[in-house]
Amino acid sequence: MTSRKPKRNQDEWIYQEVFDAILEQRLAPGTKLAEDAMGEIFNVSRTVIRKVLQRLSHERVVEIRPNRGAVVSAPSVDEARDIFAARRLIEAGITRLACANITDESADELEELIREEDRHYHQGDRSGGIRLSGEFHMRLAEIAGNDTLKGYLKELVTRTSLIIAQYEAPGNTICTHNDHQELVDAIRAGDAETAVPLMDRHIQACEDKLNLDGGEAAPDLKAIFSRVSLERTDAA
Amino acid sequence: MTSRKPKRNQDEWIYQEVFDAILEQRLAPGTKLAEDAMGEIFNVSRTVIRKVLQRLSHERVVEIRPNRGAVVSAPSVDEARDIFAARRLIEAGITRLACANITDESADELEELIREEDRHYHQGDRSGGIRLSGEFHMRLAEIAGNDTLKGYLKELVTRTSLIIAQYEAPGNTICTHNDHQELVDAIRAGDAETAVPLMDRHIQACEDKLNLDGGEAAPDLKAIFSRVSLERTDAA
DNA sequence: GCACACATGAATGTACACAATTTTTTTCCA
DNA sequence: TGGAAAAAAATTGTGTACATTCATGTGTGC
Repeated sequence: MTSRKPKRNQDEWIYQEVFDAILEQRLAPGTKLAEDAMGEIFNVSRTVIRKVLQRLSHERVVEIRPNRGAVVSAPSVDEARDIFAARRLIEAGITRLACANITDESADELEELIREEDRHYHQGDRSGGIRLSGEFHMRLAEIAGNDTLKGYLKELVTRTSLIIAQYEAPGNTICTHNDHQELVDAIRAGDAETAVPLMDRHIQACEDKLNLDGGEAAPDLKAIFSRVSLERTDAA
Repeated sequence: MTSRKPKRNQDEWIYQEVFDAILEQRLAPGTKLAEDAMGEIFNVSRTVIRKVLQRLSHERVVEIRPNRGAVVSAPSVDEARDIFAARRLIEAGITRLACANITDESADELEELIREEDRHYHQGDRSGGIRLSGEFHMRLAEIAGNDTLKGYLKELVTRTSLIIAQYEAPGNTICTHNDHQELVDAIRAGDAETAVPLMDRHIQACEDKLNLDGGEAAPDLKAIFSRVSLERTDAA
């Protein structure tokens, strides 16, 4: 029952389905996205699937390897650090703009998002919590009013979700929710000099909770086994 | 004589051709890019052209209107301001990183780029000058070493070129070349506190030289005439 | 038994044909 | 003659067939 949507905006619909699945971590990094299989799932031809995959690839959410198909991106440690650095920079700018444009009304909406996020987390709905946390940051970008920066942030939020899926240290919740509340307080007051450092530290804290020093995700298999075989060769 | 490249990397080649043509302002904003025509020009099927157009569309360099084809993007005044604001933010970050990573060798390369840029401008090669100026900023991003920010800057540089094509005030050269030299001096010294404001003012100067207050590019025709007809209706 | 070469299968890359939509031209009526 | 409706042409959207490439499995020679 794939609920046949009207033929209009098929791509958009399929794109959203795949995008959400990745954002909510139902599709793990490295998962292969074969064109035939996806076409069968969504009842469209490979043509449409290819279009969706290319779009996701431009957003760096999936990786298309020539002649070898598409997989969900698996950011390396270096990429992860680049992404967090970019987020600190861009969210600092967004926060500054938001402080200039904030109204009581939009500040209230932000607080509503925070409450909803808490609700999901307390109900054990991790996926929903991650999504809502991202929506908080996106709403801030909307308040800032710069569409270009908003587009970049959307990409960064999604890729951050991929990074968390790969490098989350076991038994750690990632985002401290109090951060968001303090942030709104400062932004509501239009106090950029307080809000910007808060945002910077918030994202830094996110990064610090991850296990980015430990080891790579997939490629370390190769490294591990090559070392093992070397040791055995030495012993023999 | 379309110099048949090997079948490998056809997209990449065609993408570069179109991209360069837009960057060097040989394709004006608003120009229609029909699939059949482009396919004939490059001797490939529409399939390949569509792939290229979709990529350019995601980079906001062309706009794809559903069922109505692709045109070279024509940024509005609001978009233009957003893009300059984003550039100030991102290039500030890049400049700071470059100050930390600079070596004498890469600083020398930057100065070589400046000289080449000057050479082109003095020979009256405007297109080449614009391209070289963009390459200077891109090289800085490479030195900074953050691939994500580099990708964003590439987009912003191209879109800036589109903005200049639309809103350049007549008889004004856009980029002051001395700016670039002062910038390299500060970066070579690793002096971020000097370099970052220099970069910020450099981009601000670029924006200020444009005619962003005057009027929109194409749509104002519509607005003007609709107002005129209203007035005439009142008068009659 | 091991390494290299070859054959097979599955998946992606491209071209083309047809369907759906938009734009232009033609036609008809007031 | 002007304008609106309808027909025609042109353009984009989608499905499908075929070409090409890569990965895996098999066989042969040493």
